[in-house]
Amino acid sequence: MSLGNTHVPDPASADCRLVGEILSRVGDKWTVLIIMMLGHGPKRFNEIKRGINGISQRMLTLTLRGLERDGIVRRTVTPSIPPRVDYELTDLGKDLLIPVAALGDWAMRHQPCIMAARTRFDAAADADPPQQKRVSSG
Amino acid sequence: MSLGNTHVPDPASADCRLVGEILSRVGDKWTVLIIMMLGHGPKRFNEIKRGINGISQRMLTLTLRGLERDGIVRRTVTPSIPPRVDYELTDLGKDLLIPVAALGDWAMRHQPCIMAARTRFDAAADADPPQQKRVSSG
DNA sequence: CCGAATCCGACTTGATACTG
DNA sequence: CAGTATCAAGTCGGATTCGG
Repeated sequence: MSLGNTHVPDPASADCRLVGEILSRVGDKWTVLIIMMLGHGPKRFNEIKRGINGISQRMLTLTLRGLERDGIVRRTVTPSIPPRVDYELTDLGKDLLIPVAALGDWAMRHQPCIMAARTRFDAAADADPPQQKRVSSG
Repeated sequence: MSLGNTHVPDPASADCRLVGEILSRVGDKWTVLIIMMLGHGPKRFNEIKRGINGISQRMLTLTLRGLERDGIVRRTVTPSIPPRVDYELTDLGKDLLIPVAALGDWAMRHQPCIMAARTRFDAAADADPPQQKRVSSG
């Protein structure tokens, strides 16, 4: 796939690829919600699940494991009956909370702006069809 | 979904849902790369494509359209032959560049840390299998 | 040179049932 | 309560092909 190019003219692509990797985790549908929820302190599995409520056990487990793997969250098992597992942010996770919160703040502040842009774009797309988009407009 | 809870202890879930929407766009594999590339000034279609080089026409077009729809980038068509289309960040896009750059900076700084955490996790998972993971260990 | 539409494969996601 | 395994569907993504 990458063969055929003998010169690699874009080293930025190589470095930014790693950034994109991390960003993909952040951009995950549930990751940020979990991180934000854990920002208030350690929580149990079902506690997180109830807090987000739209997530399935599978997705929660998967995301949590990925986060744990990346050193963002810490999993603490209490061998009791019933078993108890707490999740909390590591120092890395708490640090991540800063730029993520900044981005979240941006998103929240510009959310209506983006909504308006979408509406505008949608209206323009409907009024300015580059080709035959409307099969019955004549 | 939110029915069943009479007290709604976490309105953040409802609001953060919107944030997650935006974050999904940011977390898109190509979005950030494009935004960063456009941060250096307006560029043509194939110019972006060559810069990223791992992206297909479809993905570039799709991402660009999504960004345009959200009011992040601006598409300028020059009706010449051959046709020329330039893409540039809007004010919103330039503003987005700030938190995104912060996150990118975080990712770049902690990338080795995350890599190490993954290695650690992987090693631990291999040494500490919670159940029968190895079907042929006897 | 820009871009849209199509076909098809791969990964991701989700509901369920089972285990400890 | 916490977590896993399985099955089916949806979406994403890439290569190709055609039009302006």
